[in-house]
Amino acid sequence: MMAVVRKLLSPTDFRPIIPLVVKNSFSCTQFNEPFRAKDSSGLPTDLLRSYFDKGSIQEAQNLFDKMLHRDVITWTFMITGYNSCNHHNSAWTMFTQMLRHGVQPNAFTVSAVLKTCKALKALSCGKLAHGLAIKIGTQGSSIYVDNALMDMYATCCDSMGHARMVFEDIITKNDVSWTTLITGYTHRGDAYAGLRVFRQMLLEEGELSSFSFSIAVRACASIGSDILGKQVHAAVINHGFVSNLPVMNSILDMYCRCRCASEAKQLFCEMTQKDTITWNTLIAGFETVDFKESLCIFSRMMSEGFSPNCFTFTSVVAACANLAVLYCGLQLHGVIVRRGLDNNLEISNSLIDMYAKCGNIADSRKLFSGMPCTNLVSWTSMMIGYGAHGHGKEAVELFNEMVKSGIKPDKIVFVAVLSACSHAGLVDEGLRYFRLMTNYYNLAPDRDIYGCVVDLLGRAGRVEEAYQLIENMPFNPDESIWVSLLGACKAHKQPSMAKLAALRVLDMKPNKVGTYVLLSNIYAAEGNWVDFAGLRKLLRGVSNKKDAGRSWIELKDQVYSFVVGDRFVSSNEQGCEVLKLLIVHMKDVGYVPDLDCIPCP
DNA sequence: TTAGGGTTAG
Repeated sequence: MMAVVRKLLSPTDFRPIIPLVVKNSFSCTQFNEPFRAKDSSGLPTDLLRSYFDKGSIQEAQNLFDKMLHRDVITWTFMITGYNSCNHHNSAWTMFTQMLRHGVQPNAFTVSAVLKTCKALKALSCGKLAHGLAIKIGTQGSSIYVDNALMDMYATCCDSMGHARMVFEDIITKNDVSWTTLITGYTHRGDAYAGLRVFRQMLLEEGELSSFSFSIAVRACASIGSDILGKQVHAAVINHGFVSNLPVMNSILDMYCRCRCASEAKQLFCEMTQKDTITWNTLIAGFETVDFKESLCIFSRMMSEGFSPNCFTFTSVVAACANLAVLYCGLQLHGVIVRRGLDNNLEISNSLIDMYAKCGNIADSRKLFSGMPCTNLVSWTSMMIGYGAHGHGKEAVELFNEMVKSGIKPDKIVFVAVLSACSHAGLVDEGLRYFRLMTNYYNLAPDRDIYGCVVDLLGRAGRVEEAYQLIENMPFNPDESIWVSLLGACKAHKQPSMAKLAALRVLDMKPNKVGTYVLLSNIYAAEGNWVDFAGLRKLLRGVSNKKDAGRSWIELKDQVYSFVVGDRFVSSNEQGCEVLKLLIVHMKDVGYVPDLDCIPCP
């Protein structure tokens, strides 16, 4: 049999796929004598496990190196241990060494090494392990191997075909088999297929577990379907899983992602058991719909004695960014530093965004420059900050620096750099990046990218080019693209194109008051009083009035929000003074009010 | 000695 295995797994099979890291130079301070591990039920394997549990990988390797007799259990322990510490390259190395030492793997080994392949997303290695499983007769006889195989194929393949085939061949499926298949579909973005499998599982009275309910709820959340989510929630209640905290946390998350705020709050109040994840889920959920509420929940979390973690801080810092409350953000930054979380990558990224959105771009840059390590999100956040502050040149420089540092750009970073170019009038630079994206990085521009380029051309007055781009783009333009063109036509006084864009906007959003006003002004300017009157008549019938533009000022620990003619201005002395200063400053720098969109009395 | 699930950033 071993000859067959060796033939199947020749050394050349391993060489190019995964780098082999052989550790053979460890010093062993704890043990002076080599260990004899003829049977592996005793001390050495227990010690191996405890070392890996503690994360003392080197000690585990030292101990293993000292063992004179290593059997399949010992080798498998090492593979499993390396997997548990996320040292998957080392786990694979152990596996190859094991085969070279002539040790025959068993079902435990195969399922462990399949987990390694899954983590490394190494399909070729996984196929080798599959071949081995067939040769030694573990596929079809070990449910652990079958399930691990399915999981490996679901993770590493472009489609679910192989995973599905393994699943269909399993005669007695258990709860893990079902969950693995549902997870496979859901994690690759095919939540409906995952839910179909979940339904099939219920119909066939498959073994139920909290895992399968959690992933089914996740599938509903990923497609934003609270209708399906409520059905799964009902099934959770019917099958008695309401006392399972991970399941309830996932239901809470589903309601938040489906924007069912009242259902989320009700469930949260009804939950008798809560952990940090429960609070974090609610805080992150409200962070996208009600920033202020998100901060209030955070405050409650603290007062009820729960300790916030990096997930919590990332969400509340984002809430401060969206509220533009610098004072609050600064306080949080202080807490983050005091708790020693200031080197956390995700928190740092959210702080960069917060400082930029609160108007303090210098502190964003200071924080970014001081980060011990950065990722694509860090660079993108900084570029978006620069773009929003009108520093297009800095954003472009940062993009080039990022590429030099070896980070590969994605679509979002191109949105950031194109938007920065657009606001800074760097048209040719922006177009160069548009070409770079498609020609060099092979990234297909999506609707957002086209929107940026339309904006880039339009702001620079190249309205006809912008229109041609809209006409030739491979998507149906949405309302925002026509609004962008309309803004450009208005700024560069292109009435005929503006008329076309305005009519397109009204086709899609018939209640946009601003568009009616703008279009009627164009008619007035060309003396077309018939259409002007008709439009004004239509405007009176538009029920959905435009929301008044809202501004806010942060004074001490309070945020004052106000609209035109609001009583805030006259009732708040300090606020009034700030506004007076602002008006003087605006006039000093030459601001002339644009009254084009003010309706005639 | 083995397999599957829940919360973060642009």
